[in-house]
Amino acid sequence: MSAARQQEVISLLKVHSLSVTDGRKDILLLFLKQKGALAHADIEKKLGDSYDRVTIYRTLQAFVDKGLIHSIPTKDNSIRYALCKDECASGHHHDHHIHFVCKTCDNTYCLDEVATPSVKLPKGYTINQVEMVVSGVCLSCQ
Amino acid sequence: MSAARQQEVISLLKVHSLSVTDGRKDILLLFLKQKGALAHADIEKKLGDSYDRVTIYRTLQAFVDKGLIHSIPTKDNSIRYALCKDECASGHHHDHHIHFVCKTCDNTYCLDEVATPSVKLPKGYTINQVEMVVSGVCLSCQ
DNA sequence: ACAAAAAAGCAACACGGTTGCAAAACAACT
DNA sequence: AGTTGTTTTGCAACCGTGTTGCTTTTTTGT
Repeated sequence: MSAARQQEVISLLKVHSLSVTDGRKDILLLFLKQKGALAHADIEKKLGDSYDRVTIYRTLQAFVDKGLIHSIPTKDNSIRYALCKDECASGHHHDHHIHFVCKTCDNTYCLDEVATPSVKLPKGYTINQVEMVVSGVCLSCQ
Repeated sequence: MSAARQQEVISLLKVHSLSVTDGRKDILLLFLKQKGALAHADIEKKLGDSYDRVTIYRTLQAFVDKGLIHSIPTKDNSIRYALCKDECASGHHHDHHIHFVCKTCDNTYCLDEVATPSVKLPKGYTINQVEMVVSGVCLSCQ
């Protein structure tokens, strides 16, 4: 890992008031290197057994709490995470973008350019949050 | 259960080419009585221990396969199911409606009246399916 | 360099869901 | 109705995902 990269990771952690540990650096680095979303299992696989399962879970939880990554709902039941854009404050996520799941490569991408369309509900419903997941075939798999 | 209801349940099963058993009748009845979606756990709770866990899983799977119910993605990871409208053919679901999760009562509803808005993706993406889950406060919880 | 605070590792557990197999129930046909 | 072949059930065991409690190790901040 280049020294610049190293610095980037460390400062990202500090900005989000997370203490800097080896595990957190490695995991954050994975997210920076990867365009798509990552599930716990992906991380465990990529890191080998450098870290305990539980450490990875807790790291992901900490990242979510501090607004560094956000979770993405999936059909299969495992939680996937992706990096937040800068606007996500600590404990206050607002990802108004669409998530795209490729049926071929099974990767999940955040389509930051595409805003979730507004939706009109019948009278009496209060909208709090809208999640939109589109599945199909991604750019690289066409 | 009224005789009419009984007949309705049996014919629904037969129409979807499912053999008629006590478990299937009871579980289907739950869906007919309930407006919201049901998770495996809900069904297990409502039926007591009349049926084995596995039977319930397999029944739900059979219902999904035959186009009687559809699954709904949730944030917490457990799968919820709701009755399909008539248009759902066997093994060929097309639920173009929005799902609404109430933060207060934690129920999930299919808003059949509300179509999922169309979404425009960047060039190169093929859209296959769109899932939209809105969370907030429902009619009865206002 | 040190004390206080936070994170890592470990073991054990909870939950949701699946699989293989034998026993029971169902469907269909005479 | 009785018989037979097929489907479903129940049971036990298993797997994957995620959590909790506790002790040891690492970070942090002075």
